[in-house]
Amino acid sequence: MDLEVPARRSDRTKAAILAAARERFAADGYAKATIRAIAAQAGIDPSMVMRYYGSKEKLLAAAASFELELPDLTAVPPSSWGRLVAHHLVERWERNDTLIALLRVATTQDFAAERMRTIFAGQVAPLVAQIESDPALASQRAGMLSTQMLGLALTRYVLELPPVVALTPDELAGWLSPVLQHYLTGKVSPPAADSKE
Amino acid sequence: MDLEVPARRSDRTKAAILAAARERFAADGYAKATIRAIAAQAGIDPSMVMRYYGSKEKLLAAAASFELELPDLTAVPPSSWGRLVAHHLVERWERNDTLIALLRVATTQDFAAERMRTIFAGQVAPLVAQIESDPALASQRAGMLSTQMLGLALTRYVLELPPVVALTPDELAGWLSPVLQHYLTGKVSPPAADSKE
DNA sequence: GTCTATAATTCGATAGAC
DNA sequence: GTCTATCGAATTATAGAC
Repeated sequence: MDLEVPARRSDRTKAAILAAARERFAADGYAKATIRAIAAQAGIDPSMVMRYYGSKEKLLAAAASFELELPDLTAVPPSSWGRLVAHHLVERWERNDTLIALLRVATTQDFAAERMRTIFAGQVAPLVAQIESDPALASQRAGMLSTQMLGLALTRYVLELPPVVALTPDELAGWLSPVLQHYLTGKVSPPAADSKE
Repeated sequence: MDLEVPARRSDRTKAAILAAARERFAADGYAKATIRAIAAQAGIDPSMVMRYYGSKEKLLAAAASFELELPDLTAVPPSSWGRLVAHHLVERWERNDTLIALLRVATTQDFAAERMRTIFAGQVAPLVAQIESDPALASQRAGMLSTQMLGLALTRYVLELPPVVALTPDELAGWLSPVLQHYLTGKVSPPAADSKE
């Protein structure tokens, strides 16, 4: 009947476009990553990008689908939660073009920032929900975890601050573990009950 | 002799341009914050921006000069260093258009990222140098401090993650104090001496 | 000092030949 | 499926009138 696999050629072209888009968005941000530049890197014609993805915004949406893939905390004792998440981040995020692309674009394009909010709400909140029953406190834990996780990605992979780039993965995990442990299980300090300042 | 104050009118115009530039860069990033939009917000003609600042890049350089103004740690006991820096950040950074503008632009423009690296190297490193004599360890402390400081600014003011935006300044300071204390004075954990994994 | 007009590019997107 | 040609819009920056 000849119902064979559809258009292997175009599938390869589409994959090449996606890979090139991730690299250009990650390196240049949204405005400077032109369709022409993405097509050139993929070795195809710019019109192919429009044909397969319709618009630049839809291309980004297809290229920047990102899963944090956070670990299961219920499998290990509470005392090692911070270290588990820290090692996971350092290993999973190291030079991840999809994350960097989404982060860079999210600082200037509202729809990408919205996607980032959705990703963190949908993936960090469930992680915390595994171990924190109080909803208000769970929200705070998830928020503070996000500040440290994204602060690491920003300074190490986007801004490339020299002291942050210089850290080895093991050193990073060593510094992060107690901090993430604090955000996951620590109690918030009382707001300094000084009467004057 | 009539050597009076020079051109008060143009000084006011220049200041209005700078304020408008900070707002537009902070809200839209570099590419979308056009000279036309900045001039419109300042209530003047776009050509005035070019006349006074020469180019868009020079305008950003003039608008995004930022001082972290970190506190003096030698004035208080070591046990309160974390809390001192945390409260300083929360108070000094809240809705600071200059910081947000520089952060947003730095993710896409190399010269702005370079300025960010210079600012943190020139202002965070001296803070740590007050209290840490080992240069290698001081660099690590400064790097980790930067990840948390900029991670807060990114998630609260740029990406506006709901759980981070919802935190009150006092709650923020409560969570951050022990973390900053750890980065300033804590010892790095040994790298989990498991032989396997 | 201020504004109009426009030069010189560059981009996303489209139409249509092959 | 692929590519050429180009449209229409937007931008920075400049030249020059008033």
